[in-house]
Amino acid sequence: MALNKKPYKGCRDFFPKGMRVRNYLFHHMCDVAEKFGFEAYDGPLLEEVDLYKAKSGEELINDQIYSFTDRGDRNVAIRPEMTPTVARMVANIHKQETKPIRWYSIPNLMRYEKPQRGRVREHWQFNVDIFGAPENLGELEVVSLVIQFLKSFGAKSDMFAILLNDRTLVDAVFNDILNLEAESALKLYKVIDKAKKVSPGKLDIMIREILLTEEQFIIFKEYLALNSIESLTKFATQNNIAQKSESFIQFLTMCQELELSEFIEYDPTIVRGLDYYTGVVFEIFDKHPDNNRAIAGGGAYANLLKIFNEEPLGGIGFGLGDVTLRDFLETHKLLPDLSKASHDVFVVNVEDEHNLYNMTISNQLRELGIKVESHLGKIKFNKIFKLAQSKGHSKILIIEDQGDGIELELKDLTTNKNTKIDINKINQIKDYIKG
RNA sequence: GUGAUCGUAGUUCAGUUGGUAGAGCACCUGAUUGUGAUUCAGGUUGUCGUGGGUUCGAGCCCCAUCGGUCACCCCA
Repeated sequence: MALNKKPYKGCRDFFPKGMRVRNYLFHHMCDVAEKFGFEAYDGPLLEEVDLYKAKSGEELINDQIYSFTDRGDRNVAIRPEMTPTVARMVANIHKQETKPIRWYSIPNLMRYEKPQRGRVREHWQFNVDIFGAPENLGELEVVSLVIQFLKSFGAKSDMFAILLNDRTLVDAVFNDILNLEAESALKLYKVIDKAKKVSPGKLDIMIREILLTEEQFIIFKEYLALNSIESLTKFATQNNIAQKSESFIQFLTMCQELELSEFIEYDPTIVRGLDYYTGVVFEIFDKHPDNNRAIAGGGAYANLLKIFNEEPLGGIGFGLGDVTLRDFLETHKLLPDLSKASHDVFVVNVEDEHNLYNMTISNQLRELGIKVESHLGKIKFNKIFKLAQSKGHSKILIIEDQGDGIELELKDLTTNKNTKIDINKINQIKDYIKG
């Protein structure tokens, strides 16, 4: 029986064309991370399921994780996210490490999802985390980094927005103002998440199912309508949670001072699904209607190291997916043309007797640091240009012999120049190629 | 998991009220052309997603199933 040629559902083969795009994205990731002084790390593809059970949240564990029992009866999972791994790694070494710890990685992650636009089962995620940074400064650094990152592709503030909120603030609203039981609070979290997605009438019904008094209802609606530092400050003062919102308001103010205002927005409906977030949370949205999905998301987690029985060490980080990033760049036309490979020169011969000479001269050119594609075997003259073009070569070195010895000719397809090359002076090719 | 939609050569697709499959591109061979994509001649490829059913006859109609895409959910 014939086997399936396609990759497993929701997974991708990276053919050279796709790989060029992936490498392009990865280079930008490494580049910006290193500009901010972050260091690369990586962890294992498999982790014990318990690592995620501790703090990642129900949906991820119950519906999305790829898990199995290994030969030693251990319950293991293919990593669905990177934060627990980095927390585990940091828990091992944080005591002897100077703070803040700035790390990044680009892991391949898997989740059992139903594939559709912007979502697959395996993706590569740019992960950036800081541990042990002073209050708000780590947050600012991470937000600055992601803005720089998107700007490095040419993205402008009309293309994306960073929507921010703070879980401390949400918890204060729930506990101090609304006096909710834990169970009701959990339900209201879900409602917050839906606030922008359902009709206002339906939203009101959902809220009233949880908030029984009219007073609670009005305050909660007031909360959902907040959209600026000013309105938030006023709301916090009026409801006696000024102290608990102080840090977040300060953070928003600092963003303004750093001139990040055009990219950021306070959004009371951002709460995020992962359980470990405790402070600032954010999601980056593409403003283009075709990409109705977050490009990146992240937040601050104060207590993740506790699950390893370690002293709390605050962390903040985000994940940014290669699929959503690519959709973003493509729809905003920010990707360069990567449809062709880039080599310096294409070396061809039109007679079989020069096959070996082609290899000899190609090797000599490589010694000079030139990227050479040597066509293996002779090629018909009238196919040379067509083939070179389809492969994306702009410079061709043609080997021929018209009866009085080998001749070399360098053809530049962009300038339309022909240059005879002395076979004893192939060094000069380097000058023609490298400019 | 729920819903919508699609499934025909390597690829993009066409295939009229059901009458046992076609085009462009790509690819291969040969001839011609000797310096920017020429031209000519010839050639290869399909269990029409799969399995049933209706019919004298199914790519087309019906049922099931699988797969892709999109939306819900959730988020990278």
